[in-house]
Amino acid sequence: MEQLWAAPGALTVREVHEQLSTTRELAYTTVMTVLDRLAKKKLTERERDGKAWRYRAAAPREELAADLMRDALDRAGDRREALVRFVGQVSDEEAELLREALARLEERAG
Amino acid sequence: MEQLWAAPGALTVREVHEQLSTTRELAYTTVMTVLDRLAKKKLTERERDGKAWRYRAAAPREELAADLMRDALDRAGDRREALVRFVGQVSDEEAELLREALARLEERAG
DNA sequence: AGCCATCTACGACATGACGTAGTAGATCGT
DNA sequence: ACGATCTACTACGTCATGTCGTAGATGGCT
Repeated sequence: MEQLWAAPGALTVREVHEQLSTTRELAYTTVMTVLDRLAKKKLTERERDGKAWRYRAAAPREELAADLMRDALDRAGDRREALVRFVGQVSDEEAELLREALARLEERAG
Repeated sequence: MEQLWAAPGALTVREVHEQLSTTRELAYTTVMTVLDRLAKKKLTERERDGKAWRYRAAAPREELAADLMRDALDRAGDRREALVRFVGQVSDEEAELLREALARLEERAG
């Protein structure tokens, strides 16, 4: 479903459908329904373009991922423990990215 | 469903059911089914105790949360970007916990 | 003005997860 | 051997998701 986000920009149903047609057989209406449902869930925004709608991702993939991470953290009892376990799971490279992100945060927020 | 994990330890269906009965009306078989499904999903382990099964959480709540965070991160296109957004969302306190966790990781791993 | 292509809205169906529960049969103690 | 207890299996409603069709609105072209 979310692979529609691979191709960024504001696209019409037709355009998305054509994109996807190169790899999968999908009915035009299928794409429409999915896009429509995403819009209802506020995951996409849409604007008129003639008689058609033009869809745009409301937030980039990375923002969704961050939201999901937050949700997961919120459902952990002990945040400290959850965070410790989380950093214990990430790769060295990811840990480094995390440090950078935290450092940047500190700079900005003082 | 997961609130069964509030009460830790290795419990029988009956014990869990009695625990829950203090707050909610649930059929005995309901608790059983849930526990059984959790076991099938490897979220609980169980061992015989007479004719009954005794269930134990396979991993603490915090581990599950960490797993979910990992999953979310894996589904982000650009990890760096996702992590930046994630740390941008957490509270100051959580950011501090993250720093601590990373520091501890560094110590241990060199 | 009218027709045809295009697009949307809405409904429909399958599948799978989840919460809830009942029935049937195994098991254990007395 | 009988009753209480426990499990296994099945079932049903709901919700998300992936798939698609039909009917009706819309807009351009002649």
